[in-house]
Amino acid sequence: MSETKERILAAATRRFAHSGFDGTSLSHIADDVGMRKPSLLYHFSSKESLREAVLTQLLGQWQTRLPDILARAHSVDDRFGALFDEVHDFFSTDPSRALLVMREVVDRPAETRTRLGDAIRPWARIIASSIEAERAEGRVHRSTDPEAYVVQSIVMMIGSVVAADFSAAVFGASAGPEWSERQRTEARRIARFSLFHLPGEKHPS
Amino acid sequence: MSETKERILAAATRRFAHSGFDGTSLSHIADDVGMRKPSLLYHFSSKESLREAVLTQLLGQWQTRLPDILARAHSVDDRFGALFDEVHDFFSTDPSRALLVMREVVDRPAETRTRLGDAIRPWARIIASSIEAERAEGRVHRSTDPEAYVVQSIVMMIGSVVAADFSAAVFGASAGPEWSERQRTEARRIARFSLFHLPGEKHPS
DNA sequence: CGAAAGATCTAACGAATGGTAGACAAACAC
DNA sequence: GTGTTTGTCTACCATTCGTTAGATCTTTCG
Repeated sequence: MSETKERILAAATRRFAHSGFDGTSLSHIADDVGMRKPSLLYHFSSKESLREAVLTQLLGQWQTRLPDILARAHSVDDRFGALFDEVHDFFSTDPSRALLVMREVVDRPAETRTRLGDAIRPWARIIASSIEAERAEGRVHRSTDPEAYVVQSIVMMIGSVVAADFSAAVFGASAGPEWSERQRTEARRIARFSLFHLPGEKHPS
Repeated sequence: MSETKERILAAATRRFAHSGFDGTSLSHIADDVGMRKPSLLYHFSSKESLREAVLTQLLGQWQTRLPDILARAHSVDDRFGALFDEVHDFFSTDPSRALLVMREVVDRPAETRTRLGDAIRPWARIIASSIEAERAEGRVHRSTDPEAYVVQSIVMMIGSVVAADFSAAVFGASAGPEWSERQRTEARRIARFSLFHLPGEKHPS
């Protein structure tokens, strides 16, 4: 892909994530890149094809990164922690990704269901059946619904990115990175405690 | 408020939630109500004032319903369950509410932070300090961050509504109400298990 | 050099948008 | 009955949007 196309794609991603597809005009994107509207349409034949390209790139990053993550960790506990942190990092290092996913889900439910569904299904199944195995062996709470749990974890990871600033407004005075970290830590804790039996966590004396 | 204004407000709420503010034109709303654009602008002076009215009505419903919910339950465990179910019901019985909140948060972060923040702060503080008290007495996990937990719970309740159809696409064949219920139950379980010490939940034999 | 291909530009088009002006009708007030 | 308020309408305006046409500049390549 030419460097110009990449810069257009980056600008479009930022704009779509920040202002939404309908709230972004091609002129805005063109301005960001430093060119005029028709020049942009030389590289992407239509606004809709730009959306397609943005989404394809996002899912592509996802698809190439996840096998690495799943392969890296080995022990059950480490795999859980590593998985959570890496997925969370994927969204938090570039919040545009989280915003884009959220927007696509609410803006075009039907198309996104199949598109995102296909991208996530393979490894979502792996994780869910892995949890199911742990559940059968008693290391995971009996009442866990592994599939629903996986989906809910995704919701938390994406949501916590968006909710960080918001929680600062509700509880804190300043909005610094402190809250982002607190929100991430708590999400991680919730995901862990609600899944595993944790014999070490007893009543404090 | 006149019946006509209410019908306009209802149509606008549905449209804004479903297609977004930028993706909705005044003509669409007018068509839904069965009138022409200028007639609509007779009741609401501008599109922006319509957004305001929609948001005000949503927060108003919230504000009148929550005191009831908080007052209804008494025991700690019942209060938790009742609170979760009622808040979840608030969003799931009319998914437009969940979508609207999500959209406002991502579309206008700055304005929404203060607006939603002010609406939620009072009872969010109450619940957080209530959790903090339970934590001090050892009925809640030591490592819990009550404030972050409250925010994360809101994320889960809103997110699970939107994610129900989506989880059906990932795991299931059909998209019926079954998944909506599974997602809700699991969200409730996650919220509960990650918060309380649950002595009854031990390894199955 | 000179032709071809690649990339950007200006100009404009048709459609849609939010909003306004003003006519018109029904209900109400006195 | 007459004037006023309330509500809806048609017609229109200015602007913005996505997109196209075609001229112009740049780079590649023989």
